[in-house]
Amino acid sequence: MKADKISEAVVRRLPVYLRYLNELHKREVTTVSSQELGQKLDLNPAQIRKDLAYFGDFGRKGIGYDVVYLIDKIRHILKIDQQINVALVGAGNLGQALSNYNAYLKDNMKIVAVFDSSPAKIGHQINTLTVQPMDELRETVRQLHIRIGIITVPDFEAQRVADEMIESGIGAILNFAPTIIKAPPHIRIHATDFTTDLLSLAYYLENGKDDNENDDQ
Amino acid sequence: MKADKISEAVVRRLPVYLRYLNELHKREVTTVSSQELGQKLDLNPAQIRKDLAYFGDFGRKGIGYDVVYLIDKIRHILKIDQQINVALVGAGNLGQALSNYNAYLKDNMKIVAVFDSSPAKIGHQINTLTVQPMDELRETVRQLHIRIGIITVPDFEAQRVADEMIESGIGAILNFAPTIIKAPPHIRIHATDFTTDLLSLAYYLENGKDDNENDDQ
DNA sequence: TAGATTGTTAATCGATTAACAATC
DNA sequence: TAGATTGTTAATCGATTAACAATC
Repeated sequence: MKADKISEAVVRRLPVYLRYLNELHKREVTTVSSQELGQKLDLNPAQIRKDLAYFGDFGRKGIGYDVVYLIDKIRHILKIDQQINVALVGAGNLGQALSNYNAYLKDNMKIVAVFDSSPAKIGHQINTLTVQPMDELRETVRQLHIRIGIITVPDFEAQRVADEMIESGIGAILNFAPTIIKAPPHIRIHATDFTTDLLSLAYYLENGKDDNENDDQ
Repeated sequence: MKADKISEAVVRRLPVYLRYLNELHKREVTTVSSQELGQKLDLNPAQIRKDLAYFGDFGRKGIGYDVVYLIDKIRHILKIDQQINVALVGAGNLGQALSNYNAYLKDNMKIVAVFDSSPAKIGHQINTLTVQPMDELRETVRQLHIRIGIITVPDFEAQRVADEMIESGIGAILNFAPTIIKAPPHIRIHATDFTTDLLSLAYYLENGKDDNENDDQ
């Protein structure tokens, strides 16, 4: 296939494929079919084939996909065949927790700097990193070629931090604060909100004991 | 409108509406239009009206929506007009960070118990909660009427923990481990995966310096 | 050759957006 | 009455799934 603009849904599945492919590789499996991938990842095999076909002909008819080859291809598509440096702003509990994921992010992504605006936090050590003051953001982003920012500050600070990140030249932001961040269209923003996730789960609970509803199941 | 089955996309927007409505209420705003909501939340006003109309006629033509009334309605729809108790399994950094969100979850959702399988963690204090051993899960779920579980254990333990939660009578799970959890269809599982979010962001970076691609923009 | 599995087209399904009559 | 805004239908858009020829 090739070309066409790729939908966000497709892009978000690529890391999921990659994760399972890495696991297969570790288990020394060399080949995998869309059928098996689909079963393991709860996805339709046709969808997986279509997703991959957007980027090239990676499989072999009658055989399936070569695990190592596909890993390489997906890493290239995601642009993680080069190291991508990440800055995290907000050295609270969540920020500290995420810093520990560096080990998981072995795929050439790395949190290389942590910032906070609170004097109480500055200078503290988080793993191998020292919490830096916000006014060093710009210079550090430049020096370390940081391209992605993670926001783990309280909601009322999130927009300001995003603005500073963008000012500093960061190209994409992962926002954990429960607020909608506005940014120019060339800056990519993904939001992930724990409270929203949790509240929406409640909707699907079957009705509790003290209950006399019967509208939606 | 009423009836029809409600799509997941709609349900996931309800907590977003609720969050902003709460903010409006705090600012003593009494009425809001779908237009203003849409602008603030980066959503299409028609979509907002349609979302809400699935559940009833909450607005007034020519006027908009009454903030307090709509808050009440959404809380009822999400079933958080009763308190919903939550258990968290995995008292690592992420688990501890999430426990601190109790303050944010004022909408009648509360993490009321924390578990871990590691003897080193059991007995530790996290805010007001004491980390309990896994074999107390079942009994605690029953006693405290816990209905939602949060999984913050390493990936290789996630499926087992989910199974135990389901065994214990938990009806919905929020999974932070980077693995696909299998469960019977009546158990709702939402996944939220930091590494997947971050890797997919890289795709959208404009091409870096050392680069000679020009296929996708 | 027979069996398996891809890449791709066509069919289906679902979600978003536009438009507008109803009405406050 | 004039202006604003809902609720809802119809139009559009996009994503998923089924089906199958191509081929390893």
